[in-house]
Amino acid sequence: MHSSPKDIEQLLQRAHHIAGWQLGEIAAELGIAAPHDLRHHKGWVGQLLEHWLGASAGSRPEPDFPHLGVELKTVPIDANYKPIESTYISVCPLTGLRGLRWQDSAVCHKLSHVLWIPVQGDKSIPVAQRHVGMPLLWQPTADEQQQLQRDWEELIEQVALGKVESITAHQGELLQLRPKAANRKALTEAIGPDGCKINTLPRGFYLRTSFTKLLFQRNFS
DNA sequence: TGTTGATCATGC
DNA sequence: GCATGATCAACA
Repeated sequence: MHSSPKDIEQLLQRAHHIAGWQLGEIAAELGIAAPHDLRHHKGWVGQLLEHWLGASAGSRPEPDFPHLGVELKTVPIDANYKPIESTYISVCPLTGLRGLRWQDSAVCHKLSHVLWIPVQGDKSIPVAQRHVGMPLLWQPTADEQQQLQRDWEELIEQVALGKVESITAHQGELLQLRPKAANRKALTEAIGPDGCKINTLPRGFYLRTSFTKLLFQRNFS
């Protein structure tokens, strides 16, 4: 399966097909090797499943399945099916924020329709032997949508007011804003406290682990 | 032991 | 550097 799925049904079918498989089996089907650990291959699992499911390659700011409007997210889980990491959503724009509305934001678009695929994340299990879980096609409820919008607006407002460097990951109920960079030296332009331009670490929006935990609890138990 | 801030790989 | 895919690892 490398071609783009023709509809959501086919996408779900492919996802269900590999539920219960080990990552090494999928890798073998695709003719690629599994790394021994993810320390130097942090995005490997996500990219493996992208390939298998036929997601469009590339690093464009688009959904993984543009024609379906569906975003793919793989989530590491523990033995109880609980997510053990936060989920990266998108970069946060740090300039040109005037008039930017939630409805037009990347976060809103990406989270409007998500295919979640849980994968065992216990570091004691060799990567190739980790099992893929049941897929979950999700759309935020009205309540979730509202809370996401509140978080986003609160964070974006502070960025627009030049307070990006005083935002911590403690802020936000569902979303959080955290560094998203190659390292401490990768800087980008932002608005400073006095309204002048400053250089700061690029930031990204993440979904809290506590939220995906609830999400999986609701749907897998 | 859960979270936050930092980091790794890749393509362009 | 930016955007994709994320997980690591130090600290509270």
